[in-house]
Amino acid sequence: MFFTQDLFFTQDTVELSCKSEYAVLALLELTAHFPQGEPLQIRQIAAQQSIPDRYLEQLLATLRRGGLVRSQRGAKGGYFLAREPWNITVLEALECIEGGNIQQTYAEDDPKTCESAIVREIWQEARECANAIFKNYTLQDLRDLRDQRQDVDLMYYI
Amino acid sequence: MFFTQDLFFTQDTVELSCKSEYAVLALLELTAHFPQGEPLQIRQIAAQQSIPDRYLEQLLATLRRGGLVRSQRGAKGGYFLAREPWNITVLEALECIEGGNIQQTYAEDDPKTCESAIVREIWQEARECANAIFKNYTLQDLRDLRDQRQDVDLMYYI
DNA sequence: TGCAAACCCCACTGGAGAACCGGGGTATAA
DNA sequence: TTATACCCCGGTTCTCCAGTGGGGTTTGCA
Repeated sequence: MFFTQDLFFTQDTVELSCKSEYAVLALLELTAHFPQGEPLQIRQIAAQQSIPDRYLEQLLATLRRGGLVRSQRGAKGGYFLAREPWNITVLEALECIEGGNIQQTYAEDDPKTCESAIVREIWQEARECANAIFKNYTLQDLRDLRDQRQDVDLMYYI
Repeated sequence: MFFTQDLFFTQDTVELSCKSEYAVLALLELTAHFPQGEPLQIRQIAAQQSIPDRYLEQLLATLRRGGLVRSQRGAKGGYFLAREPWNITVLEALECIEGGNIQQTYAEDDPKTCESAIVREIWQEARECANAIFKNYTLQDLRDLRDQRQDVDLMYYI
């Protein structure tokens, strides 16, 4: 068993749920397909990213209700991005997909003690810090990153 | 219904579980009591911070196994900090209390696609960012913050 | 020595959310 | 008209959180 130095800094407070990962991956597929202007079907996205299609369906519905994607029903239907991929941040995707239960967490009981208030401020600070990261990446950025990496892989391959 | 600008930036990816909050609050009580060198009982901590005592018991057991607190059994027993409060960071507390199920999340299936890998790197970046915040605060820092605020409250009161 | 205070350990419950699966309904292109 | 693909609703299994409860062990003290 070997542990590299990098791996020591592991998962803690910021966790990537399957849900969020699926959603962002789906959005990235739509980003790749965005220039064509044709709809992309759930099945195709699901196949490309190995996501259970019936589950992905729900996530896309959430993204649609959140105004991030548009859908077209009927035969030859599917999904588009609702906006340009350079105008959609990862943070927006997260707020949309994970935001269902904010209301409850939000209307949390107010801090009882002074210490409690301070602890929550620290968390707020950490939140804002993490969210700043997510806000800095647009779908287009991620797509570009992927394309770059693809090129590098190709170079090594050749 | 009014929403201030500040409140709009709400809970997302970094969430404060009850568990973690309780643990840090308990550690802060122990910090306040640290100079005396006497043990502090679960009941007292629970009363001060309005934490269910039977639940707090479990959290303190976890903190003990994680080496953050020491315990003394028997009558007149209780808990101490295992180290000086300026040598214990909030991050350590979190890793200890929330770290029970890292193994599974850790041994997560490796990313299937190139996109998946990129997404996880973004999350890793956000994690490191949030963790940096948590690492910057020691228990003593929080305690000092609290004392400062107490003073300010007193000033306004007088 | 006995007793009570306090920690220690294990197990259980209720509720919430994650990650699905399935069925039936509806719009739409060919 | 029909096949395609989205739409909506509900159920299932699993895990974790938050909290409760019972019984055991160590220890200070009378």
